[in-house]
Amino acid sequence: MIMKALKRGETLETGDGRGIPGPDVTKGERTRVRILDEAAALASEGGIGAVTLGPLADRLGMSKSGLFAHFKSKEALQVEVLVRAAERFTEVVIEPIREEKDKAKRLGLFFNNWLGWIEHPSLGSGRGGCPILSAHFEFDDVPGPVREQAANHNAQLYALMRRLVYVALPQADEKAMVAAIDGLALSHLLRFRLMRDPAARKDTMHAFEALMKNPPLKVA
Amino acid sequence: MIMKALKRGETLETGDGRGIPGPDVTKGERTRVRILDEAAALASEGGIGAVTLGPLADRLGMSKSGLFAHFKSKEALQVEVLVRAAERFTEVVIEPIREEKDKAKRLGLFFNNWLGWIEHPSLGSGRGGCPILSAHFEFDDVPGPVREQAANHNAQLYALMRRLVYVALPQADEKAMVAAIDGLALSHLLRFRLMRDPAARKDTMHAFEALMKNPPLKVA
DNA sequence: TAATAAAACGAACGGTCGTGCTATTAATCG
DNA sequence: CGATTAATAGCACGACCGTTCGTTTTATTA
Repeated sequence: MIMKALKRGETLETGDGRGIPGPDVTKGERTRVRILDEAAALASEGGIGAVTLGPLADRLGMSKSGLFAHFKSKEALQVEVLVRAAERFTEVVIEPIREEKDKAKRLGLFFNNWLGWIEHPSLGSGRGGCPILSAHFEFDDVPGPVREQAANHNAQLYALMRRLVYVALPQADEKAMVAAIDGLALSHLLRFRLMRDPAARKDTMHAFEALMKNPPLKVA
Repeated sequence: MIMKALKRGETLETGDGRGIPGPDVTKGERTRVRILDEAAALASEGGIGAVTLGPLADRLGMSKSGLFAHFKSKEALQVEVLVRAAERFTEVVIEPIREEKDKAKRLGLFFNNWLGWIEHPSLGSGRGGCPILSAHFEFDDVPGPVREQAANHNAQLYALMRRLVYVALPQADEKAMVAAIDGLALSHLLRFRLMRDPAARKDTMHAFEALMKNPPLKVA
């Protein structure tokens, strides 16, 4: 397999959305990504609040100070972890639905991908839950840049969902519908992770299908 | 107003569910309740993880060690905070619905009370959100007694909701219905607290009414 | 390869955390 | 009241936190 040499700053797209940094990317850039991925895995298990420098450095086999030098503060690191997780979310949950040519079917596909992400977020070695949703509840009342980033990501997600709803069910009230769908995803997270209910997915899908069949309608 | 003297261990029911400890209750018992209430207020603002001995002692105007002496460990304190919050939840959200004699209407009443609690949980001086739901997402992947307590409380809540659903809509699939209702409450929390959407309640109620009109049905 | 810049390290800092002790004060009861 | 017990304070500890700094190692480039 012949490939042209990568110049600095280029990345080899691998299709899984992760990308392999080219050899001429500065070393700092490479470890920076390593740090963010491992931090996301950590956040996946114990929430953003669990992203702490000591344990993170241990996992990466490097020193606290060496790690810290990549970021201006711990808060900045936490924000970047959320950004990175949001990128992965886009790649795993959102991007793939564009392959469905029947646009009306995209909403169902999106919801399905989302449930998959909630059950198994593709974040490094983490076997835990989605750090984005955790952050939403962890920081919903804590002012600061983390809260802003969380709210910002959620706003984008809501906007996307409203568009998907409008295309799939033009007669439905978009905002009420988004509330219902978002809610089903959140409740699924609880029943799957906290309650460990083996029937969680079945129940979620049953409710979702009923919702699609009889959505809240626009008010006249 | 004449009242009989309270014996030790008795509490004067005030109707607001809080109760005034009788004068013969040991002082330790009284401050213990004070601690739990203030801790719940703290948890309300920054999650259970924010219930930390130093700041809590400051708020109460007492020493860290004096406070700590009331509990075997910080973890035990956190669990008791959740228990206390769950008690208040029962008093504020669940108990009042028994006054509705038309049992079919109780589900709607419950949901309404729940939204009120989510917007303004009656927990001491805290102006933040519901510490129970925060704990669900904060500890859904963190093993330990806090997680167990959270899961336990949620299980009871789900059981109650299933019963309410069965009475109100016998033809509905209880578990799917619970998923949808639970989800609407969770999503409401996000739209109300994180997004600060002034229309949150309207959208939530719209979706809820559509759900009541066309619930997911039992499978044959 | 030598010169230069980037990255990682090790040690230390002030601070806060949870948790033991011992002494002291306050509540309770005979 | 005085005697006894419960409640609180004061203090110290070891661990970990985020952060800084000066040094050393490793990449990069000329």
